[in-house]
Amino acid sequence: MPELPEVETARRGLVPAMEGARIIRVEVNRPNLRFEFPTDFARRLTGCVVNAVSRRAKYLTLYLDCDEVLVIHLGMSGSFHVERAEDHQKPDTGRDQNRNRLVAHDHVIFHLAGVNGKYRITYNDPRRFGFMDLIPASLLNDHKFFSKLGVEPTGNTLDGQLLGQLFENRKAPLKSVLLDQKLIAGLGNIYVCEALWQAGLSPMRAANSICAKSGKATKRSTLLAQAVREIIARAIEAGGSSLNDHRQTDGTLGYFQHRFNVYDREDADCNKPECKGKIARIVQSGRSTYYCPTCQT
DNA sequence: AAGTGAACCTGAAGGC
DNA sequence: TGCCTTCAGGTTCACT
Repeated sequence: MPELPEVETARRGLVPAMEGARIIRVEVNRPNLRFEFPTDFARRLTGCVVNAVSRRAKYLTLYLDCDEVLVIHLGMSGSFHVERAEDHQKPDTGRDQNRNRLVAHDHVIFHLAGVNGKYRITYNDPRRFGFMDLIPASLLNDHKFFSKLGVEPTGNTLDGQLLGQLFENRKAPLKSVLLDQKLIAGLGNIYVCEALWQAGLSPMRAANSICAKSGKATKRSTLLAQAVREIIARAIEAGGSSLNDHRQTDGTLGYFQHRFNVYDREDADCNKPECKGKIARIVQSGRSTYYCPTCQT
């Protein structure tokens, strides 16, 4: 589920329930996710006010008034469900009555109270590749999770010149290099495939083949940087993708998947006007790549 | 150093 | 119906 746009969508769903609210109680239903929960996790959170719900790459960073930051990664299958505490005391009105009781893989439940009312926020994660940690705010940027992260693909920072510089010494295929969080932080398998399609670049092409020796932007590096920024921006605007089970925090589905041009479209016709190609699937570094062999060169 | 593949874990989907 | 295999949005570790 979660690449950067899905994490950003989750963040936006958490803001109204969490920002400025106090954590009243935390239920932790197992000793670990991908990693063990930090020592006294629930106790350290209880009583804290959430000052800000932020995001860096695919990490959610919840700044608490105790000067610690609750860091959350959604892994492959993590998601949040937000509901007003009042709602689940009245089963008749609940849109999702199953949530009134514990369902499988509801690993952490946060209870908060703020000016907007009381909320129950459930973290569900079947595969348990996600994790949570508490890190002092002053140490956050130097922490191993964050110190090596590359540039955000949002905003205008990522342009053709920067992309060219990042890829200068990389001979690996564009597909794998775009997934390297140390260079660009937040891209995942879906949006890399989509961006390469939009830029008309083959996923097998060596990353440094789109660079100029001068270090300046090339036509290809500019196209790719633009494509990455646009795909991410559009996906955020659409509320993320919904493969199988991704839901926004209010339970509705994101709809960016209706706009996939290559991902999960093996054998389908290429959507590029005047291209007669069919989408192919190959495996690169153990992951599926979807692309059009006809128009991506 | 850079690059690749396996591992972590569960569930869904497809083949027989 | 059930059993088996394959695959999935991410990251890290071990190896060449």
